[in-house]
Amino acid sequence: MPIRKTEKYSETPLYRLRHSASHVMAQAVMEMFPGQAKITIGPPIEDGFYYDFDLPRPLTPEDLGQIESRMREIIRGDHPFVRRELSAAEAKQLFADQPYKLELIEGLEHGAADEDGNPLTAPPVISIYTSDTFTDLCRGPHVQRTGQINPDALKLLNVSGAYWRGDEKRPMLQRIYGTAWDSAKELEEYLWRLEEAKKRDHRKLGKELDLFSINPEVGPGLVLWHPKGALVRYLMEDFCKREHLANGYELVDSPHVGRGHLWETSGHLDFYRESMYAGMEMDNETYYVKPMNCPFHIMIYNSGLRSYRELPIRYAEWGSVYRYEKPGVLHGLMRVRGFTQDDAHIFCRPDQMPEEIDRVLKFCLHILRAFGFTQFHAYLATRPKEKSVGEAAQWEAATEALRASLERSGLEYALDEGGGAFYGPKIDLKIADAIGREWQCSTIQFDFNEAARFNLHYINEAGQEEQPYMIHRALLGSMERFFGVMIEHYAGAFPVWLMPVQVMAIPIADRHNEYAQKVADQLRRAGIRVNVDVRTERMNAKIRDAQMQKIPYMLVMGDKEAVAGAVAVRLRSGEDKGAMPVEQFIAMVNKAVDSRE
RNA sequence: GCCGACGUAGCUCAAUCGGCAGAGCAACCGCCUUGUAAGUGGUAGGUUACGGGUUCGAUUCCCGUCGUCGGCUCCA
Repeated sequence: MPIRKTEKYSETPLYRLRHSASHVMAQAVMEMFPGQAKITIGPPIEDGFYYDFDLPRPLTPEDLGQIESRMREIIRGDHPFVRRELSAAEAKQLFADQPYKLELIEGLEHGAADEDGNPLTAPPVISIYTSDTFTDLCRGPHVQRTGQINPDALKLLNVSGAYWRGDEKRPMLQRIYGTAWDSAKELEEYLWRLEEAKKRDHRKLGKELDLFSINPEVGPGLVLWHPKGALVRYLMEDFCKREHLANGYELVDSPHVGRGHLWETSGHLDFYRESMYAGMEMDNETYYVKPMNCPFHIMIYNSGLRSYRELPIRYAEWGSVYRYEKPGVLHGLMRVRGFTQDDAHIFCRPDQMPEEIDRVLKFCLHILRAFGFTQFHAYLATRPKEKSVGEAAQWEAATEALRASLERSGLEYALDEGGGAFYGPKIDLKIADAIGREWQCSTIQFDFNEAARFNLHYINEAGQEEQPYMIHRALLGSMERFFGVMIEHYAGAFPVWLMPVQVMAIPIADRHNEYAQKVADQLRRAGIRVNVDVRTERMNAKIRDAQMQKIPYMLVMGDKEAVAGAVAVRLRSGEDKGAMPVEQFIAMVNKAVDSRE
């Protein structure tokens, strides 16, 4: 997850503690490679800290253990952190054999940037902190003594590569991530959270629950939806499509490939080529697999002359797109090469724009809430400083429309200055999952580029051609990613209405199979998805398996139930609801489905 | 794409120094006929990712390719 440093955090004791821990770690690493380790920067981050080094050889997990042990020794030494301010010249002398530090000092000296590369506002003060044998160029603050770091609440987590200053053209450094807390208990809790996140990993659950797979023989980043996953997707899509139709959208469909001409007009071949799959030659023509759906929706719009009376036009499509993503960035369902967007394009008159934004935002929250998300963070991304198309007046109007709509919605939002697309401003929505992680799915974007390039227009009241505003929006974003988020949010235990198998009928002995089948048929007629476990296994084993499949209801059926025409209901929470008539159970399931709980 | 680690049965993982590739679960065939999280016996399952090299001999050592994982960069 991206780390957002808030001012608040940087003033907390925990921040000082972690910052200090990173210095102690740097000392331990320096000692491991005397005279050879080049230090760079080592800030606190959410839940911990890191430090980037340029080292003569790659670090191993064993090194981490050694560094951690040495850190504990340094901590026990209870060395004071001593701050000293000095001139740039003196600092350069002090760090003469530390090229990265020299570069930082240069930056400070010329007032260009601080240690994070951010522009400085105040005249720079160059300071160093010394603890034990280690001195680092550092703004602070730190704890007073190394002994204030709890050696039992400290752990080094992993090593990875990181570019110097985050620039892929600059040297690759080795980054050590660590975490530090006030107490061992907090460390335990943090490690538990990491474990919990691992248990929820959609890649792991996708395999265990047989939802999907990604097979290298098919191709990296290309998803195979297995029957259970495909059913969940179908249910999600079915719900969303109905809601779209009920909210003024029209469903459209478009091909997976189109002529090169189309992508030249749209500008994709200029701006987006390296993300597109290579063209295919046919009939002296190059066809491209679509990376976006917009040109097709535009062609539908342009298939006839539009009157101002027809607007707004809202075209929605579950459109599958393919984008070439670099091999290293692929990640389960979260970052793939082929995915289906719940895409829509809204064409409206300028005067309709505010209401359209309101509607989209409201509709978006409605959909996300239906899937069980309740916490959102909105970001308003404005015009990029360089490279953008469209008139200043358009940008202003569109950005203000987005802002006004956000204000009306009551959502808290942050400004993402210059974060808009080159073709228009946008609102991004991030959703928080059950364990507090944020995911970006929804996006609402203005597009001035394609409206102009495809010469979109409608005939206004005066009989003149006018260019409509075009809004591009995706609510779930992509079915793949959203499904991944859903898996992690619910840890695979989806709400009843989305569960591929809602009920597992569990006959106790073979002689109860017939009754179980009869009940199952009755449930199926009531629209409930039920399986019967007729294996010659013990009831306990059947319960365990159903439990591990996170099936919401287990119906245990033995002699008593068969005689009474009842089912003994066990919930996946472990709760035993006891025996009840089949009709009563059906009502119970229907209620859960209807309330989407 | 970059840095690092990894790739053994459907799944999870073993295999000492380079010396006949193994276990549990799942699958299949039986026995047991079961009351709220794994009953039991047996059978089958492998070009150790792929290609090359070193060696009498490679899962093991070396090189390359592909893929996966942790990050970085990117993410209209």
